[in-house]
Amino acid sequence: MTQDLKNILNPEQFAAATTVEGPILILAGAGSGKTRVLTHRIEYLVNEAGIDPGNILAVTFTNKAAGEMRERTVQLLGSKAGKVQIGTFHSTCAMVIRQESDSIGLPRNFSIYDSADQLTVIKEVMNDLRIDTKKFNPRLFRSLISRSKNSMLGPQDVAKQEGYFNELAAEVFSGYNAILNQASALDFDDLLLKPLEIFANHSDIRDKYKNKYKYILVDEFQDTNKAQFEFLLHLSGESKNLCVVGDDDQSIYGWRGADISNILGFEKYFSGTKVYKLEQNYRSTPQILDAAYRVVKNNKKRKSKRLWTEIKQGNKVTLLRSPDDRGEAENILAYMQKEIFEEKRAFKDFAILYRTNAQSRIIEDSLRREGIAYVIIGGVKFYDRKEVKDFLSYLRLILNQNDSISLRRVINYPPRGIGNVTISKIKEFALENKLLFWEALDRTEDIAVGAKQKKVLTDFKKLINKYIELQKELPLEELIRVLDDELGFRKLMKEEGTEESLQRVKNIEELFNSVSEYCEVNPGAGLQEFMENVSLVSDIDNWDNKANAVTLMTLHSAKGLEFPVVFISGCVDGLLPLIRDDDVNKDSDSSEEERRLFYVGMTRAEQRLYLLSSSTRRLYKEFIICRESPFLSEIGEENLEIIEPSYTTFGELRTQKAGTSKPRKSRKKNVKSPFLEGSFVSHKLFGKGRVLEVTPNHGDFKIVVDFGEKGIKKLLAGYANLELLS
DNA sequence: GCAAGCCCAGATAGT
DNA sequence: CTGGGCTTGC
Repeated sequence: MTQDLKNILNPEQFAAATTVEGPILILAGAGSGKTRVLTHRIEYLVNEAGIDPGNILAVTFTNKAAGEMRERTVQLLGSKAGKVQIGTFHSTCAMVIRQESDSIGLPRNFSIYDSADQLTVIKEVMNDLRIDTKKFNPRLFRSLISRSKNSMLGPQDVAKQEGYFNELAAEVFSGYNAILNQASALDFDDLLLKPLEIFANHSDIRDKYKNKYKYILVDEFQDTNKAQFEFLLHLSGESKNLCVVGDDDQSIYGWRGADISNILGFEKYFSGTKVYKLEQNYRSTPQILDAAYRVVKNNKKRKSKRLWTEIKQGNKVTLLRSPDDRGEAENILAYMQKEIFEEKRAFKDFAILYRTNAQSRIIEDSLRREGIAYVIIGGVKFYDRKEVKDFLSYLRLILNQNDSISLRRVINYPPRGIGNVTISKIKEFALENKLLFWEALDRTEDIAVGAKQKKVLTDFKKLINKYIELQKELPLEELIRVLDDELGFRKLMKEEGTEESLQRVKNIEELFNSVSEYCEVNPGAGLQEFMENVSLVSDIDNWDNKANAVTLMTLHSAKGLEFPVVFISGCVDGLLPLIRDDDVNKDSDSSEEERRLFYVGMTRAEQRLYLLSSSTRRLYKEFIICRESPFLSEIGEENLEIIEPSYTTFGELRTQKAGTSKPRKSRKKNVKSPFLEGSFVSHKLFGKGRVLEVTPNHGDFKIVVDFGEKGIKKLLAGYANLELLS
């Protein structure tokens, strides 16, 4: 096997995969085959070093990465792979909590609160504390709480900080914790913290896990935060058999508390660390690698390294300039069609990346108009849709009656005549008598609510109690159907009959499908496991990369993925790097992170990379003038081809759109160019010029024009509005 | 208590 | 332009 591995892996990869003991740092650049190293390392540990697969823990950041690792491990190890624990930090921690919750007095059926739930809780705390939600944006508190938790700081630490805001924040923070505590709920950050609490207070439990996971592998180590690092420290124990893989150039989660010093200081922290650098890239052309390197090398805080490739051929990176963001979308379409036509590419070969989800809309419009299949990742998540959340809140309540947030969400949905007044009365009563909201529902006789409300509340409680019992007997799939029938969820929506409500019915049905699917894959799993899965699974995990569709996603989501052709839209100052007027961290650290983000995007491309910039964009309702992203000028000229806007003003663009806003199924084909080499043309912006070159460009023509003093420009004839002079 | 309608603020990234 | 929060009139 060792010989086989030597053939499969390059020398550095081989060394990294076959070093068994001690701390190991693998600095794996983009496209350097790190997943391959990790999976072959697992194979080597089991098949060569004789390590029990049950003693191996592999941690990733996304379920998708975990799934891929699982798949490849199964290929290499067969049935033995099942014993290897592979999961995300969050799912691994959730597993530990579920198994050990008793030790910290947390019920096993705890709820997991997402960021919307967090906001609900924070608003409630702010109301209780009489803090005006208009003066202080609840989101500010949310991000402060999250950042604090990721750095293992509590309300008392925040209170120590100077300033009125921190004073308030500390109060909100502790009120927030109290509500979650009472609700037996954990937020995402708690999932990472609770195991630390368990380990710190119960060394026997810690030793149990430490002895189980003797060999630990960590993917995307550059994105770990303090809590995650502590988790690894607890488990790796004295043997320090901790193998981490990462790339400081791809650290893009600083805002989530990721601490880049975890990777930069790893060697210092663990003496005797063996370091392996993987610098051979198996993904991209030399031009793409060169362009990406010229950008990222401007960062001060990075380990020196440079990717290289054996690939020889390739094209320059192309910068497509447009007058506005719609022009960017048009350019994407035009060049996509060119790639399909000239390079025989399929839709699934393309990815369109952007900095913020809001940028997707305008691109989607263009794709839809042309009938191009696309999938969009991120944005509003399936499980975040209102109707889906309403339904899931019932399930959460059936599971955990302490969960007052879910309880209040459904107590009047479908409408039963329970309004804010009634809810406030119950809440007050519960507070006075030190009861849970749920317990207070039994005492309607003692609460000053109307007779009708009393009956409704009693009935509601009976209903939930019935399902608490049913849950024990009925399989999950049946339970939700019975619940839907009784509540009349779908029935009500169907009766509404609007297109919107029919879509909601579809979403509910989609939820049923996902329950069925989950039950099939995880036989014997209960409601708690399903809900945990719902909380921790994201859109990208379900992304089907085999479907023939263009993929749209943020630069963040794209990490770890690769595509033959990549478009990065919105390469303008303000988006890349992203600047917000209230930006508190306008420091160099955050601008270096933006550069890394751009670098991550560039290195997703295998063969072709298109960068798009525009001189104006729409924000809300106004147009803003943009300058090009400063990162573009870092690329240099050698490996960058610049194509100028082919039309110049909004006016022209609008006129053009007006005539073609209908679906253009029949695209212009085999048209002869009116422009020939040597003919003279006039352009609105560049003036008079001479045509140097004409090349067909999927139903259009790319022409190169010498505009004398204005330079040589590449234009698309169909959009350029050129006037033929001779 | 509730639905309709108005007003205003607002959006970084995601487990 | 959208969606949450608040007022208003039933």
